[in-house]
Amino acid sequence: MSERTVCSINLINEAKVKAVRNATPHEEILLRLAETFKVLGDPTRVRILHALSQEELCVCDIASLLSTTKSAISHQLRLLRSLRVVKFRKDGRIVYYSLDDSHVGNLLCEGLSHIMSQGVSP
Amino acid sequence: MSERTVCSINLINEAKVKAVRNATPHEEILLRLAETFKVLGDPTRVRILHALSQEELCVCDIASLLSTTKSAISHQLRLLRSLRVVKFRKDGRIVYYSLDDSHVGNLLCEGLSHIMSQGVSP
DNA sequence: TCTATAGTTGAGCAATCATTCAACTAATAA
DNA sequence: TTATTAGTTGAATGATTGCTCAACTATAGA
Repeated sequence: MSERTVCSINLINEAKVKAVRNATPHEEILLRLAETFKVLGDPTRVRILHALSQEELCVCDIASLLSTTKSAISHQLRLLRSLRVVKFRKDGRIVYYSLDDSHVGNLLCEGLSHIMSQGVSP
Repeated sequence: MSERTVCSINLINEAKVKAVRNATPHEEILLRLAETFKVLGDPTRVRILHALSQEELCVCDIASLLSTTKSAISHQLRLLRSLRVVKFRKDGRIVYYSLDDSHVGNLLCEGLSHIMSQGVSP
């Protein structure tokens, strides 16, 4: 039987697997969970979000802070906006961004404490 | 002046930016933070990790649970291992995997409660 | 010893993604 | 009205990445 076998025969501990399957959230939930972590899993976006966890900032200031272009930042902000991770308000020409809800800040904190608990370099 | 200007001229609120810059963790920390979220930000890996948060499981059982191949799972487990997100023990031919530390479980929980707080579909 | 199976690994491929570039809108100031 | 600037956007591109395939190791049982 080939390696591609999608094990129903190659199953070591059926009872355990069944129990875990019953405790697994629905497909849609897990996909959204992965999507949420993915959006935090980029150096540029994590910098943007950490900055916004300190202060409301406009696109230009974020670009300045990260030493990159307004275009690059704007593309990332659009993504973050579409996933309701950040919100914005307009003041004339200037668009101010901030975190959309407190869970995002919590995730950043929990992630940071995970990093810190690991000590210096893997 | 071109759009590529990496604003030192195009700076709206210099004081704010300075304050945020002072509160920004070092480059290395932010990169590791992004890397941590990134590793959680994939449907297959998030499924693996959620399963392991319930039970210690072998490669074959995980493959069965996720209806995929042992090879695909093994590749992902190698990545998770290299980032010290999971650990393993060998029992004869069988390799059992489990979460490496409690922070990973915490992150999954916090992420899930963020999802749940959002209500049904964006 | 011989066979079967759990798991790993490297190469290759198709898909995804972050950034750049150029063109655009909208608001301000002269 | 005209020039300037904040910000957005679509297309193109180079890099990354998740999976498949095939070959491999190692352990267990006959």
